[in-house]
Amino acid sequence: MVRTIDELAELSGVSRATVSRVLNNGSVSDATRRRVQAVVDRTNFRPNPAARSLASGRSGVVGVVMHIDSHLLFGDPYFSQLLQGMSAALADGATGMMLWLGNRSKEETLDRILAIRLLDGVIVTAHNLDDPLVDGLLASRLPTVLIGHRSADRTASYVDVDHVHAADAMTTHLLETGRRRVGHITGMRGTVAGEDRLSGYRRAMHRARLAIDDLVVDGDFNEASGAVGAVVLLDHGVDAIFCANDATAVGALRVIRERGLRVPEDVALAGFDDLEFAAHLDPPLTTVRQGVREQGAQAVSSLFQLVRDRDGAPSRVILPTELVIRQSTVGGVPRA
Amino acid sequence: MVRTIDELAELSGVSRATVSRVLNNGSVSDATRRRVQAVVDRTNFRPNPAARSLASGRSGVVGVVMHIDSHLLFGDPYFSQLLQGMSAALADGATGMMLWLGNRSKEETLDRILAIRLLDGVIVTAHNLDDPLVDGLLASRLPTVLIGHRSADRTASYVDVDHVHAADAMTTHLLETGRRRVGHITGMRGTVAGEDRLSGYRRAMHRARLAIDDLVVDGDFNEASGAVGAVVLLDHGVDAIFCANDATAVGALRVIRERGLRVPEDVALAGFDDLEFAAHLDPPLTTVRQGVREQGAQAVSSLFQLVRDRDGAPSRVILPTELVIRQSTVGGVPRA
DNA sequence: CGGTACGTTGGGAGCGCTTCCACTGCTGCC
DNA sequence: GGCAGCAGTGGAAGCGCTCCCAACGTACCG
Repeated sequence: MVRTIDELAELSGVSRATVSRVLNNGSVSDATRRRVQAVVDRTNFRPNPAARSLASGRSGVVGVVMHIDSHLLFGDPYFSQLLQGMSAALADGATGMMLWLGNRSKEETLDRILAIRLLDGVIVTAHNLDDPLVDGLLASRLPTVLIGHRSADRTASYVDVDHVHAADAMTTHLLETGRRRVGHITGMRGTVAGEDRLSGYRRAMHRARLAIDDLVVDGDFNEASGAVGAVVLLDHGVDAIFCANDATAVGALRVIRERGLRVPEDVALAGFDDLEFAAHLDPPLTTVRQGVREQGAQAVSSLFQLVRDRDGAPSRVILPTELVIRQSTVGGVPRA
Repeated sequence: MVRTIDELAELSGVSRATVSRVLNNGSVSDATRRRVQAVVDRTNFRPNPAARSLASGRSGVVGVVMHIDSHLLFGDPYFSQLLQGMSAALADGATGMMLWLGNRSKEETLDRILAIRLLDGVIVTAHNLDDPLVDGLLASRLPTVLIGHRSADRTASYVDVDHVHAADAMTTHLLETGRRRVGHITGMRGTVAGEDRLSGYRRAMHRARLAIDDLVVDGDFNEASGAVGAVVLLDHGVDAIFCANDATAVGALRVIRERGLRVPEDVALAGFDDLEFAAHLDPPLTTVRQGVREQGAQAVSSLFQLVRDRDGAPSRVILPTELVIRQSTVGGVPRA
């Protein structure tokens, strides 16, 4: 078995440097390239990544940080999908993925990531508005891409959807169906997604000159908080509930049902995410579709670019969202 | 910033070799060790993993393979929990985790894992009875620990629970509550867990001299298959349904309800996994508890041992399970 | 025809670490 | 007191690769 580039060089009658060029798309004549490549293929040779990394300073491994509460990781398909999107894109780029879940404090995770000195870059998701992990990463020279951005980060690269706009659009949709007392069960406060969706809701309500004093309840992206929030909002006499995500909407739906109210006749209900089950609820849930897998893939490709050109402009990508209108908001009046 | 062991050696007035010994717990006098360690701490020095790996042949990174259908990864908290257990244990061991999800064929994944030549070892979960990925890994010299074992692997290291025994115990429990027509909705056929749980069920039924001809329906570990399976089994007049996991039981429960039947009065229902929601179903679900996080942690520690002593005996660990009896099987007769 | 330019190649110096081997100075024994 | 033995240490040789630099050959120009 051929284990080193030197043996390979000998087998193909060229120098080690030339083999390295073939392996790294350096400038080599076609004839030489073919000859060497043939030997590479025949022997199924793979260069030693440690040696490569030592010599080049690049490792072919990126870090993915999902520093989230285990309940969210367990319960929210969003993260699984994101992981899959990233995993697939990284595999395409022949790049490894080291995963950090939130086993430790953010400070400690940061410390370990910087300490390992093995990563070409990092993708961070599910961070808070105020997040020492993100701050530390951005302060370091390590190429970093955020999924979900904080408006304060003027120089960070990120992939995001326009939560504010999407939430505004959803709220506006509810208002257009004639609702006036539109309640909102927020996502986890402090998170980018949670705060931005709340902002979008606020903006739409404000534009419609509607007060929201007793219409906002804090949730935290899960079903239980949807149930709790719905109890409060129903007591406040809402005619629509916009939940910060689909999981929350499921909890809210249960409570609405238990009260003997009809959706959407008595209360319209909307979510955010368009998870698979949303279309199969009874009634099917109006929600916002965001391409979660695409977000993951885009983050990877942004990171690749950043690694290639560390001093290039930060890449800021806003992926589109789509209002998916189903019977939970317009059941009585199905659209053409 | 101190970036190399040479600078460190100079700072502490010893040779590079001695610093390396301190870093790797080699034989060094106490006085020297303290002196060097003080400098290491003060400068917050971390050795370059690539160089270390190149020189030593070890990387401090292990692979985790979860080659499963995306629906399972999305839907089944089992995998999230397992991942968390492994992630935490690896972090404790200052070891990185490279994750492979099932983006490619098993053959291709295998090829990549072996090609990367960077891993100290691999943990594989969710494999089938007949699995080229596992076969290839075992055939290679790469230390490998399986989560869930195949009886054919005489030399493999694994962590598992005794599915057969647990399923037998559950079935026996159902029989002891007076049920006679106990149906089983299997897990995904071909998987270790699916087949073994079926075997346990069979064994218990056989011991009780009960026929199972029309009592077994194939499922695949998800809610939908539980619903489909329950329809069939109810038509066959079962008085109990043992589902291969909790997710399946949720689907079955829905169908039982829709038919206007009561649990457990008309049909007893049991699951497997004891996921968090199991206790909060109505009625609370009788199930088998297996420490998923513990399985992950144990797999990591077995792998560490295997890496340390490649030629040691394979480590085979069977973790205990626990029958968790709730109202879905003994609702009428709550135990003392 | 000499000279320059360019594309291609080989030589060789590292990258930062581990580890073998040899050396030192000490202890302990006869 | 001399010598074996040993713990502690330093020197140096790699680990397998990348990449700078110099050398080479050929083509093209004046």
